[in-house]
Amino acid sequence: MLRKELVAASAEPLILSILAEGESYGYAIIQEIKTRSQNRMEWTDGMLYPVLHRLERKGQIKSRWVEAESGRKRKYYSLKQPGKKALAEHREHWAIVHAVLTGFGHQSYV
Amino acid sequence: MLRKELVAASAEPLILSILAEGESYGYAIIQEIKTRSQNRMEWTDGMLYPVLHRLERKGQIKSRWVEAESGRKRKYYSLKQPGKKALAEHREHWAIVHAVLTGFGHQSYV
DNA sequence: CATAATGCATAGCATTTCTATGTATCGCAA
DNA sequence: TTGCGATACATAGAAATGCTATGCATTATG
Repeated sequence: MLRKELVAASAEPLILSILAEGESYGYAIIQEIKTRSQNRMEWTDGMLYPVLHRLERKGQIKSRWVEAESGRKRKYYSLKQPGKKALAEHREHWAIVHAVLTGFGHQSYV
Repeated sequence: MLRKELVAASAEPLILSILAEGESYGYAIIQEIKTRSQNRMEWTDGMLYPVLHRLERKGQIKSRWVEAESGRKRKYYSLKQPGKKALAEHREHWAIVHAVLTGFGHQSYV
């Protein structure tokens, strides 16, 4: 399993990148993270929801309640424009750090 | 400048990767980070030393005092075997997150 | 001789993380 | 029909962490 500092640091960009592919809801996002990381990241719901709420408070994502055919209610989240921008910025920053860590810092990162 | 969660999460691997190229001391490490990141990461000494101490406490690096020709005393740090191992692990984990964030999680990360 | 740069160290405040807990519905098997 | 596991959202507050602010000391420079 991944180091927890990494999990924390990647939380927001990861959620944004999932929502960039279409709206989704809490439970499904947790499973998507597990799938994408090939079981190397495992989030609890208690870790996810606060991040979702924070992102919404910051205006990067928005939510709406949807009743599934099953009758169960789900809160679907989707990206807002500032969220797309934030995601792009996150990816750029990660690329820089990744380059510094792996490339020995002697090439251009652009 | 980079987001601070990222700076924090990359602290240990970054220091280890610098020391992997040879022993160094606090002040020089701070400058090396600045250089490598092309001024996009700027560490204060107050951020660095605690990390250095922590890494030493964990047995990943070791230190020795050296008197420079100038007469100034410097504490040189170098990698120990567990530190090399930790660095390799860090790099692996970063690669995974990087892949999940950029590659949409549909390819192999190995 | 004053200031900037070099050099190390740490207390403790501020912030953040995330565990533990609560609530509720649905599907299924015993 | 009842009990359990999976689904689904939410939050308080303990625990851990980051890093600013501060302290001290030496050397180079103007």
